[in-house]
Amino acid sequence: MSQKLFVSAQEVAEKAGVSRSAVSRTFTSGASVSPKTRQKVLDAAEALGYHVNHLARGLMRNESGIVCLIVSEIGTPYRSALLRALTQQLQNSGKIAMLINTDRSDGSVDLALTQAIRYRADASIILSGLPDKSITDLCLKNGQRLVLINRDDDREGPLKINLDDVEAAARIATAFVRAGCRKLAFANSQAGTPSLMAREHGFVAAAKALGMDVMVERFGHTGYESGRVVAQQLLTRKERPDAVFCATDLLACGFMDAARHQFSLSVPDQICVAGFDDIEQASWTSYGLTTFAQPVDMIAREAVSWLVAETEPENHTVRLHADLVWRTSIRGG
Amino acid sequence: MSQKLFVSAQEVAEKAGVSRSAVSRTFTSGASVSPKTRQKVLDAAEALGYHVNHLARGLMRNESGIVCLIVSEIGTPYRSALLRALTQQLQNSGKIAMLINTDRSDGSVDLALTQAIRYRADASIILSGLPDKSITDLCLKNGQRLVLINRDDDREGPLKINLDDVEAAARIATAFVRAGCRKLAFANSQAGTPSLMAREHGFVAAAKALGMDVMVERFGHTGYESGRVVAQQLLTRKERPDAVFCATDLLACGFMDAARHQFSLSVPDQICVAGFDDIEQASWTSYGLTTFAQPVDMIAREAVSWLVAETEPENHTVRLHADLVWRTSIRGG
DNA sequence: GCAGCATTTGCACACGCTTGCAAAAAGCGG
DNA sequence: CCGCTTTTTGCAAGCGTGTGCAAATGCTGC
Repeated sequence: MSQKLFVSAQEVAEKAGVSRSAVSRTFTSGASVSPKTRQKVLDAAEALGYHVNHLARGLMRNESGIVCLIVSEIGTPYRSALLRALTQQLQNSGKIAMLINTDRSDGSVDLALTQAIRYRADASIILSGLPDKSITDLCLKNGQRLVLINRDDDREGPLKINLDDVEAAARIATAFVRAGCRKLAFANSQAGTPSLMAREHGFVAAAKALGMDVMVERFGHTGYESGRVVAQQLLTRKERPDAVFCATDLLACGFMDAARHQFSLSVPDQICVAGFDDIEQASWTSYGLTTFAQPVDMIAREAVSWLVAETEPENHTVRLHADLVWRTSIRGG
Repeated sequence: MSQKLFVSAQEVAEKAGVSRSAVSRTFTSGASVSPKTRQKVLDAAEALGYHVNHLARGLMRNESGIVCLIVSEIGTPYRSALLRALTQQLQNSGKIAMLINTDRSDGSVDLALTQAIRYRADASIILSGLPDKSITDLCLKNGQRLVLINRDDDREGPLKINLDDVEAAARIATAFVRAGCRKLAFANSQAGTPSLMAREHGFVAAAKALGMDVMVERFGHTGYESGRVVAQQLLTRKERPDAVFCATDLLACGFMDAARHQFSLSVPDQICVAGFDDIEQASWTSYGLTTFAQPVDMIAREAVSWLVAETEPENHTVRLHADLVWRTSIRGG
């Protein structure tokens, strides 16, 4: 193995004819170096191809610059959009993202957080699943910050970013009624995550307040295929719904496709559909889905600005607003 | 700041009544520790919440366990699917993924690779863009391995994974002809990446071999919207094509939507469409797109197994086959 | 040139870990 | 019980960096 090894500050120092501390200070912002030596160091570094070893720096400073993103279903439109926004923001703030995929088993969130601890990540952002209390405590005890996005947990310490799911559900219920719909339904997956359930319960409650019942159907994972299955279940009922609120856009897309191509229903004339997330596909002409936009950029900004704050801010929970994006899957407007 | 600091091997050693080396060896596979002390150490570690500091370990071993993924357009279906597969494989091999988003400017690939070097990543996988020769050399000189996916570069050193784009293009050309199409077109973006151009040139060449010309139209980025615009350009021509091969599925989806809803054309009766990537949406009922499947899992497996190989393998280029997934956007079959 | 001050520089230690080496302990056959 | 071999253990030297401290240097005004 010719493993030439990386060039170290020592070698740069020798080449530049200064002490090792000088080169260290050159690459430490806010350190005291004369412009002359600074230039000598920079030249030598350039010539040798020197790059500060962030592992060693992290070791010394006790601050690695790493932020762990703990995600499942990375391939999904909403998740990947959020991922994009988060990495962007992190990089803007001089942090770097470590990506942990928790698709495998459950409890893998704990495993992921363990990895985060091993690499001394400054913080972790959890986009899916919910870690064990013990692990959470371990993170916090070690000064590692934690962000939970759409997880709706009520423990103290982490920053919790959520949307106004129930209000959104209520808004869409009145929209349905205003469109003349009478037989409401809710399409959900069996994932049972807090935000999905909030939308469901919010919708049912709002409908009840308006004097109507809601047919609820749940199936499988939160994806396109499940939307089709739920359509099967809802549209073969004796009393067919004329408006369906789907817990996510993926479900809604599956639902619409089944409704149109399998049951030959026209959207929105015969049945109104709404979704949640505002994934890119919702805006595609084939769907034109009326839906609620997850403010991914805002979420990312909130999360990262909290992470990098010098002093730990007091407010540990943020509730963001999901805008209603009106397209063509509901009559009127 | 109550920054309790992480618990160190030293503290574990004291609590367990053994030397610091003992605890280190306990967490190093293949080291010599008696079962008795091993257990004492594990108990103490558990009690104190100890986790090996991978920064320090990486520093010593000169092997961080980090692999950098350099990606743009993370939110895109194909990219995020590949990302999912790669993180999965990396974790299976005991590595961890660092994610760098290069959406911002160009030249940011070089910046990304610099970050990779700073964190002493064992390897980098580049899914988009192409780094400077100088940076590439720097990586290789320092024993950092490099993988280029669908970048079609011809420099020595990195592993290059590509698909048989031109063969695929030829296959689809004959499929179009077999379906009775006479006026072929190719829809592309202006990105001009090697794989996109390979598909275009392969298609044009194959058509020529079959005795026909191809109308080529390019526009903007490689996304849904561009597909719509290209449809506009192609379908308003005097001689309207009756078969279109789109460089990616996203373009194809945009194209189909415009063709159907704006030009009231029926797919595949009046116009045949094919794509490339086999993103999830291609299988959605609204599209039923006939397309070529990127073997993302295979790509990930090839990349990672090459990265973790003890001895650097000799074969530095891999050409994988893209299966044709037949759906309903081409007549016959 | 010199006292007085601000700035720069080098030394040396610390960070948490791995690992070669030699000493200590354990096992074993007689 | 002893001499031998094998395993386990502790010591200490690193890995590449940041930083407090004291010495050295540069600068200013007389």
